Amino acid sequence: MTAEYEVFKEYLRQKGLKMTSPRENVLRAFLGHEGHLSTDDILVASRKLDPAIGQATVFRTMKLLEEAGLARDASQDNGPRKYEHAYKHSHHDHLLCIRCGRVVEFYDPQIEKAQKQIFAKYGFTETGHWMELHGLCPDCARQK
Amino acid sequence: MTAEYEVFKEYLRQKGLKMTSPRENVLRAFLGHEGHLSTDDILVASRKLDPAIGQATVFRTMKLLEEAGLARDASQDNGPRKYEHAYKHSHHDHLLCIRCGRVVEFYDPQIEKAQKQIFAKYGFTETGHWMELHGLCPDCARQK
DNA sequence: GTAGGTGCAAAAGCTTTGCATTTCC
DNA sequence: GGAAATGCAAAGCTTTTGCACCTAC
Repeated sequence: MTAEYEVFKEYLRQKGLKMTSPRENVLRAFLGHEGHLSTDDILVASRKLDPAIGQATVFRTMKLLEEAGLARDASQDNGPRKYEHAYKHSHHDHLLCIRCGRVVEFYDPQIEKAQKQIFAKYGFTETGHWMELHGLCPDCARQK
Repeated sequence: MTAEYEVFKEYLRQKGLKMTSPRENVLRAFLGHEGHLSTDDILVASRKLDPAIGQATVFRTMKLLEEAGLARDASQDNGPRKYEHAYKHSHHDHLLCIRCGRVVEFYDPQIEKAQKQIFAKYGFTETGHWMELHGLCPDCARQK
């Protein structure tokens, strides 16, 4: 079984919750795909493992996975919520092409450092951050 | 009349659209309040100027104001959409307390510069960016 | 006069919730 | 055995859309 499964199980145990078959299938479906997955993508993938899974279970389970540190909210704009893997995936930010939707993930130590300084400056305790850069990718800029 | 009114009118003219009384009232209602306004906040404020205004008009007008560069989407998480002033309000980012909801606006030239370097590194043409830092403000951290 | 705008109400999406039934510990 | 979880369907919210009537240019 995967390390993620163990992490999830332990998280549930600590909370007095149960590891169930639907939860396991949603986790496996989520882990089986990289990138930004909508809740519907996850529902479809989960049903390949168990056709009886309901969408409410996907919503409820993804919320738990987020709390357990296995998933991270990757929603953009006001469309459907999206999740990405969070376990042992180093933190990164996103560069998004507004025309073709292409997403580049990057990590910039300089920016991370500057963000920490902002937290310190205003006396805030950091819990997380979200940065998204929007632009045209080289291909789309060329077509213009 | 305000400079924003002129900007909006000019934007509409260029697009072959009309300046109307409801649009003017939504603009005035929006300009009359600082901070992050939900579409419902704007509806309520607009109705103080003209009780007959419908919410569809607020949605439609705010979309126009955004395109005209007068409003900027300031939505957080997946809740209702929020807008903030954009005209001659220099760009800034947000530091948000996850407990009390307090919002601090800041501007960090170092981060802005680093972001431009990211765009250049991946060959993207910049169109905008969104950064939000989440944490506990000093008051909430003390209460723990 | 006419293209465009408005308010209303209905529809459309996404997410949450109530509940009878089932499942895990 | 009993608390917790599930699937379904209904409800909730926010946002969009269709349409008959109105208005700015």
